[in-house]
Amino acid sequence: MVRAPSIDKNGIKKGEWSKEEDDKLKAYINRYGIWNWRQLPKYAGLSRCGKSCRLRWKNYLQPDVKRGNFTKEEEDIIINLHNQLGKKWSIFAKHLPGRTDNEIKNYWHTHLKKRTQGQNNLTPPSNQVKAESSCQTPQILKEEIKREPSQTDNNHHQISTLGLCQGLTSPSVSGCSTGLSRSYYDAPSHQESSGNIWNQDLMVEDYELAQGSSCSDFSFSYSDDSNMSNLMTAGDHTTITPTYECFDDFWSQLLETDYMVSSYKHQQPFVDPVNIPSSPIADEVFLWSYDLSSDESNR
DNA sequence: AACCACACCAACCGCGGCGCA
DNA sequence: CTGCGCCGCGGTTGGTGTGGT
Repeated sequence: MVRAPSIDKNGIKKGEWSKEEDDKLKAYINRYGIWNWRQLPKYAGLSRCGKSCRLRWKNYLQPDVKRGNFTKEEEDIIINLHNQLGKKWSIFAKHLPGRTDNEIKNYWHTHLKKRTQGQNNLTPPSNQVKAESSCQTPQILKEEIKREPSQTDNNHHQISTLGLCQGLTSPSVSGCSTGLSRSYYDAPSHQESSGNIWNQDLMVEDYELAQGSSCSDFSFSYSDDSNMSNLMTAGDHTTITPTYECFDDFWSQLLETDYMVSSYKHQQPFVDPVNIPSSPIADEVFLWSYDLSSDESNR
């Protein structure tokens, strides 16, 4: 029920995601977090655009995505919010834990639209009509937007990848979700963070979370060997070999901080090498969407 | 069994907003 | 102020499933 896989002129794959691609994406995000959607597929060994990866993760692979039929309560919430806000699917999703905006949108178009259309013909929701006709933002929407999940909104439960990463020490600040893309520069300091993932062994769970295939039958090859080779020579203390034929070779090795640093060096002018910290930068790069309440409960 | 029309939904696309230099 | 890069949102597409004839 999905688009057939195809490859565009730039070599970017489109269409249906294979299980292997899912595994790679999940394993990569589990290990490194989301630091830049555009760069991520390259380092995860995926021939996909960042947008596609983001969408796949958000709508399908994210651990707390709820599948299955909508409950009556969920339907009511959607209908009520739609009456109040119009087509603000992303806001709806915040009110329906585990549901994605895309899923809600699809459900609306396939199930609820007709149902509510019949009702609306009788009694159109006054505030929606007003908002749509005047192109003004309803007050409730303004308030909703005001409370948008700013990265410092400690009460907002961000979608958390923390659960994937049992061995890690929690960051000391509230979570960043979408802001991760600019994390290298914007990264808050995590002085209290003691875990340095770049020097940790890959946990078995990291791979198991990617589900299914064992390491032995997982074929992993880096997407851009030349790029990788340059990357290898850019770092001062890189210990990684330039080719990766097996999942184990890439994901399970000890990761040296310099690997990431050198990757940044390679990504000029993404980062000014002069400003690259000599100490491990894992904490800055490895920002998680983070649910403070779960953190509190863990303390 | 074969065909058709519609339903469903994952994925794509374009645009706007935001942050940074 | 402006341009650029990136992300998220909402609209749309297109392939598959399913039920009816």
